Amino acid sequence: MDAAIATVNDVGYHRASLAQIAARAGIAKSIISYHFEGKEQLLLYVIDEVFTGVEKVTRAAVAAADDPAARLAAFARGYLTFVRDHREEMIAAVEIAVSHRDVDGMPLYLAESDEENALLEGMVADGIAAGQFRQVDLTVARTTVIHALDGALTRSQIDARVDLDAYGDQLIPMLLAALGYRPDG
Amino acid sequence: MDAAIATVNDVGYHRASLAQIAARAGIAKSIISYHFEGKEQLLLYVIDEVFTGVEKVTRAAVAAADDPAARLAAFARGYLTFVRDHREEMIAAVEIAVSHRDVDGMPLYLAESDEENALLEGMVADGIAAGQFRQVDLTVARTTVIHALDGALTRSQIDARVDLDAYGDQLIPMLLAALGYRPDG
DNA sequence: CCGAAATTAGGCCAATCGGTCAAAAAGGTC
DNA sequence: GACCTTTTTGACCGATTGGCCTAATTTCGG
Repeated sequence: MDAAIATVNDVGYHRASLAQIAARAGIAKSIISYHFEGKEQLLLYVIDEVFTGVEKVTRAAVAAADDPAARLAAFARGYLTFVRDHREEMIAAVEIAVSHRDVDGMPLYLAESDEENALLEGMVADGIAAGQFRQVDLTVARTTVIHALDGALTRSQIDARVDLDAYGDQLIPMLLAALGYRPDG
Repeated sequence: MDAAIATVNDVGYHRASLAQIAARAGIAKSIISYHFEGKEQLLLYVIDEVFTGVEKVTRAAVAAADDPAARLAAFARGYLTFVRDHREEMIAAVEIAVSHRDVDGMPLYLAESDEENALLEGMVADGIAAGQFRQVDLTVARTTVIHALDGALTRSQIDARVDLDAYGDQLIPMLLAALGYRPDG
């Protein structure tokens, strides 16, 4: 699996062949077929592991905060922390999610996570109800937050030296401001 | 080229073979090799055309606005208008940019456009100097704006019925607020 | 109307793909 | 050490890839 992640990050999804992955791992490629149902399952398993991890971290961070704005900030911070600590895995997972197509040609990244959407929209809706946020469109707000965080990952991908903590220090106030944040309105 | 765009959007970049594209266009695949240097050049040409188009539209919109905040808003509006009017092309171009790798395995979308970066950072910097924006990090601001706009494209990709004008009505104030916008401060 | 040039068609190629298979190797248990 | 299961191997498969080549066709200036 480490070899799969490294290979995907090195040559991209569609050139990450069983032969390449096996060569990098120093094994015969039939081993992959033996332990996994196939190349697809292997890469989907990578996605599953990584996204489960980021979900766990963000959910825990959100749960520890006590008002909507703090929860949103915690979500963003948790996400960025996870990217900082699991950079390669995240890059590979996103690459797979973006490149993988099911039999109908449907990309995986368009199949949004209902749980994540609900979590984010819930925070925004709660913030609006509590008077912390402006009356923003929930879908636009959620999409923008996620894509803004994805921007941090892309930055980190372009330049591995990027300080994601400092990035968060800049981004999180921007996100709160975007939602019209006023403390305890 | 229309067939290439349609094929990429239908089955994705790495399954958009010469055979598929030719079949969709109703021609022999050798025609593609005759008129283009190869499959790569064809798809890169698609990217070039589309991104040149969006750059033209956004630059014109920006030039017509007269203060930094208005320019940023015009940039976003121009981008969203282009997406609205050239949805398929934009989706295909982004798919290609994300999926294409050069010989070193370097993804195309990581090779940022210096002109676009300079344009965006210039607007933000001018806005800060004019007192319209808060003292935000230029790189974070630029990255966030672009990714927020990309979020609109993704939304449109998930649901073609999304009203991108209305999306802009929601998103643009959010972006300005994220930058700490105060009119003519 | 013709001949050269441009274009199209379709067969063909080596390379690579994901995956299978029989057999060898390794591991574990009496 | 014998025996059985699990794991690993490398050869091999049909399918598909991007691209090449030759021949047929179309286009078009003179």
